[in-house]
Amino acid sequence: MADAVHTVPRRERKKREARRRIYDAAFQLFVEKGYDATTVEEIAERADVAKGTVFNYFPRKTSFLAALAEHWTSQIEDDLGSPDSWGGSTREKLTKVFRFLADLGAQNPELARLAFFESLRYLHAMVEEGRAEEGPVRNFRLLTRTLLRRGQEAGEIRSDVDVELAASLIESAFHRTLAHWLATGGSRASLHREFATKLEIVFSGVAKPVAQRRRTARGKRRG
Amino acid sequence: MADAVHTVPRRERKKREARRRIYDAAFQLFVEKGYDATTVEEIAERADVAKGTVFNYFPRKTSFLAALAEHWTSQIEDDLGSPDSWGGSTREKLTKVFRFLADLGAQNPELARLAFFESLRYLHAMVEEGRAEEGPVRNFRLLTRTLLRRGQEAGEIRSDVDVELAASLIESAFHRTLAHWLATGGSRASLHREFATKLEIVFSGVAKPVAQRRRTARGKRRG
DNA sequence: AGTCATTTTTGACTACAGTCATTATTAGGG
DNA sequence: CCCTAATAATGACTGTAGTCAAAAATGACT
Repeated sequence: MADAVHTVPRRERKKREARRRIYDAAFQLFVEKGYDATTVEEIAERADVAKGTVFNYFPRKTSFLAALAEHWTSQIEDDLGSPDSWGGSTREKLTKVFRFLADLGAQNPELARLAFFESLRYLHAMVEEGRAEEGPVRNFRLLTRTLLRRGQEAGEIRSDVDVELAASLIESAFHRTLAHWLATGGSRASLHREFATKLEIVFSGVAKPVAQRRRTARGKRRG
Repeated sequence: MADAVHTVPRRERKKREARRRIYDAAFQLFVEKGYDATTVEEIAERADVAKGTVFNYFPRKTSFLAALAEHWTSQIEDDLGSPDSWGGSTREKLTKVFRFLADLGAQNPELARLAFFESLRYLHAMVEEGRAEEGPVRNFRLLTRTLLRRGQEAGEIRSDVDVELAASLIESAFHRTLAHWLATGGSRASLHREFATKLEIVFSGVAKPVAQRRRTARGKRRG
């Protein structure tokens, strides 16, 4: 066969297949009986490999959650395309990203909750081994940062704001909103509304403009 | 002895002492050899109780971290007194709280990192058993919310902002800033600066005011 | 002091994540 | 086809968090 050259070599192929089988088995079980109640041996069993093999592919049980978070963030680009092609204001673009991820999470709250807490913990684990700032969290912040930078270039956003920090702020708001929603339950609409409100704050600030302050402090001027 | 009546009964006293001994033993060891490297048996050993007893007081190993976070947040009121007596603008008050907690955390970064991640996970764990929103996170947000409400009353903050959500936003910014700093290291000054900048964004917003937008879009006016 | 119900302590035991020395598979060169 | 080195799979084994039935301590009451 001519395409044997083009094809990924068998070893590589088998590895990918095995990884896939293990990943699928794991999430089937997580959905069926929950993350904690699922043992690594069961995962191995269903994927038809030995326990040790599971650990060859996913060195910790939590690696499954990290993989899920990674998968989700990679979906943003795959499904939504390049941000440049989206159109709309910066705020609308940020909302779009949020909704996309939020809806992914809402599909399986338990896993989403775990994956989100895990992606946070991730930051922490990464540090321990010296390679901070890897993984899904970074990808997401990169996107946020890019959107803000574009907004600055378009003159929608003050040029003196530190894009890095603004991105971090928005990202943490996103995270917290989703975490809170996943924890307490509620309608999807309320989730969207909550994030929209926070975004409104980030854009407009909570401080009363000076003109209005005078009005409040001294009484109305000019109506 | 007359004060036997006033005194806490022996059983209660012994319980508190035991809890204290265990708590102290645990943190001595955490500081000496790190959280993960410390086993519950060692804690029991040093506190001179059996392993089971440790679990009577701290049902999970992570409960120690939750207790630490709780201890820290309770210190805010103890050391700083009632917020009403502080003086200064709302922004200054928020900065004060942040610095206080940040400095506590900076004293032992490893524990702080763990405790913060734990206090997040806390929210999650609480949900599982039906009693969401307990613990240190709630206390902290309560304080933030109170400060913002006062700011609204004083006319420093727009009356149309949702205090609950603004508090959540600030709190998540606080958390993330500290987590990031604990993870990457850096000077205390950089930590303070980073949070100050985020607070500035929350107060003033990132959006370019309409007046300035015109200036940018059409060329400078007056200079 | 003696009885007894209640609370607390205890450590043997279980369950499970994660390790690692051993065994099996694969690819490539002769 | 055989030999060898590199790579991957395996499952017995280890360490530790967390459980729980039994034992000990406590204090209220007689």
